[in-house]
Amino acid sequence: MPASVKRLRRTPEEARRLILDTAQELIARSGPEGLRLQEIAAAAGISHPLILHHFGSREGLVRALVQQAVDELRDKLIPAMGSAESSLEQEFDQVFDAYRDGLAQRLAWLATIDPTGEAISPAAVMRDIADSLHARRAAAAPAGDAPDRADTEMLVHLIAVAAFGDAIVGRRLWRSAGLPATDDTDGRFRGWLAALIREHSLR
Amino acid sequence: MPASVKRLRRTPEEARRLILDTAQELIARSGPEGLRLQEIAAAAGISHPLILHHFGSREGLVRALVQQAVDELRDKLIPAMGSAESSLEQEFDQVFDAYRDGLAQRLAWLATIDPTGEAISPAAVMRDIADSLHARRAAAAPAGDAPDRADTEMLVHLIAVAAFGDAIVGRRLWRSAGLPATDDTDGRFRGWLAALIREHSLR
DNA sequence: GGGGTTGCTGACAACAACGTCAATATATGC
DNA sequence: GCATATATTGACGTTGTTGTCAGCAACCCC
Repeated sequence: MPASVKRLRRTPEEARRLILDTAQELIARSGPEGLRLQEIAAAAGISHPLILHHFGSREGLVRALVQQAVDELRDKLIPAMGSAESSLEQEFDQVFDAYRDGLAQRLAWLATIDPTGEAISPAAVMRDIADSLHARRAAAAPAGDAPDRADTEMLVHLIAVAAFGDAIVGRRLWRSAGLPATDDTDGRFRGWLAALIREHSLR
Repeated sequence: MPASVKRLRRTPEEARRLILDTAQELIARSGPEGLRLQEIAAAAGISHPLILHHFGSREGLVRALVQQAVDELRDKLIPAMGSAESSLEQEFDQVFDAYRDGLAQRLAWLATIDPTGEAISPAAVMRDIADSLHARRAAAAPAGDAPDRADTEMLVHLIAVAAFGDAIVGRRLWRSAGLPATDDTDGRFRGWLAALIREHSLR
């Protein structure tokens, strides 16, 4: 009675997706420090040489992982900032939510792996977003009082770094400030920031 | 002719300091990924069991490392935010500079090691800073129009997360926005943010 | 200067991680 | 059906890293 082990055969795309998704879950949970091929394989229900087969090496997997993180950020941020009729508060929620599920952690990890930022950079995402927002601000502004382009760029930068920083150390800082680290506190900060921006935009 | 190897003998405090400083340099340069005892030992000119002797285990070293990062942040931030007569721009420079030399990277690393933030949290640093700033704002405000305490807390939080995020992904984002990743751009952002805050404070 | 304390080291042990390889199972094309 | 291609796996090799241990050397105290 040869056990004739059943073996699942995926398409290469399916396999890569399965491996990437599993790895991301592990990173979001316990950080990139303990990212071991065997651990990923066990969690995905496969053997670890399969990862090597599809990504060549551990480094190949890491590259794919950070590339996917960058793509994911772009795909979430552009629609979040681009919708013309949504309220500022709604957009903020989308931007801040974009970093959830460990995306900010993965990007921070990328930053430690590639400190100079030469290897992988998010294309011209920020420029696209600034373009979109600037067009909206120009359209909304009273005639003859178009906002400065540089002002919009600074604004986009502020939102991006604040949302990123908040995702990583926000909860810790709230505790350190003596405030509860809850969704409510997070939401109040977003609302406060939205008000600050609006107040600035309307000058 | 027994070689009679000269051997340097430090006080425990000196040895711990040497090890911690060396480890921090390596982290700032190549990230916490490659933090190996042998590597630290080689860079410090000691043998790797000495690290284990002073810190018990690798994990003990990591704990000391992140604890020192938190202490360092506190020691830099409190005087930066506390000085009563300095200008807002000067304070901003101090806050943003505080994250330099890899301090932000170390804190980000801490965040990935300890995602919940239960293990180590920066005491009540943020509360102290908020207290100090709130007192100044209240004194500077026109009589009968004292700023909201919650508003000050949000302000402190914004500055903290923005400076942190800027330290880690700022340069990358500037490139992505098509702007030069230079000190000048960094400085202009700080100035813009300071103006935004001032405009808000004076309402 | 003798003895004790302890910072310090070299060599070794144990283990885990990545990567290789031959073999196997499954799908596809003929 | 049969052959080919390749996704998949178990077993193994190699390398590197943490941790242990016995011994050495520097400083302190009497």
